[in-house]
Amino acid sequence: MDSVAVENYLKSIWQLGPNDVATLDLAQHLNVAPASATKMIQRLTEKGLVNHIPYRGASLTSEGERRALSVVRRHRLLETFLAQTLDLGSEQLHDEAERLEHALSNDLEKAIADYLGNPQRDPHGHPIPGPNGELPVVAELLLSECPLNQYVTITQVPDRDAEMLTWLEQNELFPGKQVKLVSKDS
Amino acid sequence: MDSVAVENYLKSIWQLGPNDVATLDLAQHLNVAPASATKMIQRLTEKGLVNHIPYRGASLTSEGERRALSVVRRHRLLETFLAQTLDLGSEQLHDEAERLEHALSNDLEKAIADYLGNPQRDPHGHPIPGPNGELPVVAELLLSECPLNQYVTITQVPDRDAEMLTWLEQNELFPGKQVKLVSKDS
DNA sequence: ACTTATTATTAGCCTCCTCTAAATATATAT
DNA sequence: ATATATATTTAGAGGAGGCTAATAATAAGT
Repeated sequence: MDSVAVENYLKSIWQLGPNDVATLDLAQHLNVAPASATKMIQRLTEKGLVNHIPYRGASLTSEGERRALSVVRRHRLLETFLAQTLDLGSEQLHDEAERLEHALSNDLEKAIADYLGNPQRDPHGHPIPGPNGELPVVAELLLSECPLNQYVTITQVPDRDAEMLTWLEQNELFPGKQVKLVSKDS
Repeated sequence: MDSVAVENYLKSIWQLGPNDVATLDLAQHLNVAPASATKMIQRLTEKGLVNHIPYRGASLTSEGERRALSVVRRHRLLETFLAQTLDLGSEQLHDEAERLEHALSNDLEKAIADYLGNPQRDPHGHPIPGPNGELPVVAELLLSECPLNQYVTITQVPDRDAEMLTWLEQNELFPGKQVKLVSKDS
């Protein structure tokens, strides 16, 4: 089984991908020194989980992606499970899942998924990868790419920016909500 | 925060205590080489969590016990929580809690405890230490110390022996159950 | 094109936790 | 009481993952 560190690197590369991920970006994302990221990238390349072109960047191999998606699946299942049972804020939900995801066995993952009725999306609207890494490919647009004056359904919101999240919540911008964009600014 | 390894050593010393714990017993309990246990005992002594008399054995300091009980609390809360929400066997319950206990934040611990109504005992009948390590001291007897032909209430069952546990379950020997001992053998 | 700034990598070191093999204490048996 | 067996510790090494400082490669600016 992958170590906590390996799982976190794989997940970060997935999140920052699918293009080649710069060492510096990865290091900042994980709060480690760039040299540490370089070393781990080399270990992951050695293991066949990452493709690395020195001085260019790193990307996941298909096996690397499979394992990254397994972490993402556990994370999102946990968020959904905790949201359903306990009464926690979005931010805390995310933090707890971040820790617990690495300690979830296959069996418990399955038990939780079954309990939840094998959901397709977590409370943020993010798709939950299947047990073998299947991700539903649906037509989704960034808000900035949306046409004006047309109703669209929110499917996901960012879950890393606590401030933004609070703002969205206060303004009732949830996944599933239909909205019409009337104008844009930055 | 203590590492997973440190938490496991503290918990094992607590489980094998309160008398001085032999290095070999500790090593076997944790599935490590005796030399590894010796070294960790020295590290823990250094940190002030363990009292160690070389060639005699190790025991927890009061701070060491506090931390061990914190792990035990998380473990038993998790078992209770998982038992209440998911449908898992006793054995699996134990294994999952064993992994997750190290990844439980103070906040989530509190949220789970509140959700459960701050229970005093886990599904095995084991007492759950309070947030500051308080353990209810009640008069409890080992089965082998019980008087014959008198009704007693089962408060706990061992949770490490899967085979025994299955047998107890099949014979409806649960915590809370009243039984009368009619004879003893080994 | 040449200098400067930015990114990546290497080199070298550290801590934590593990191991095996060797040495030392303690306990047991005759 | 001495020999043997068992438990414990020390010595020495290794892997994983982190760091800083120094070097090398790429990108940017004039």
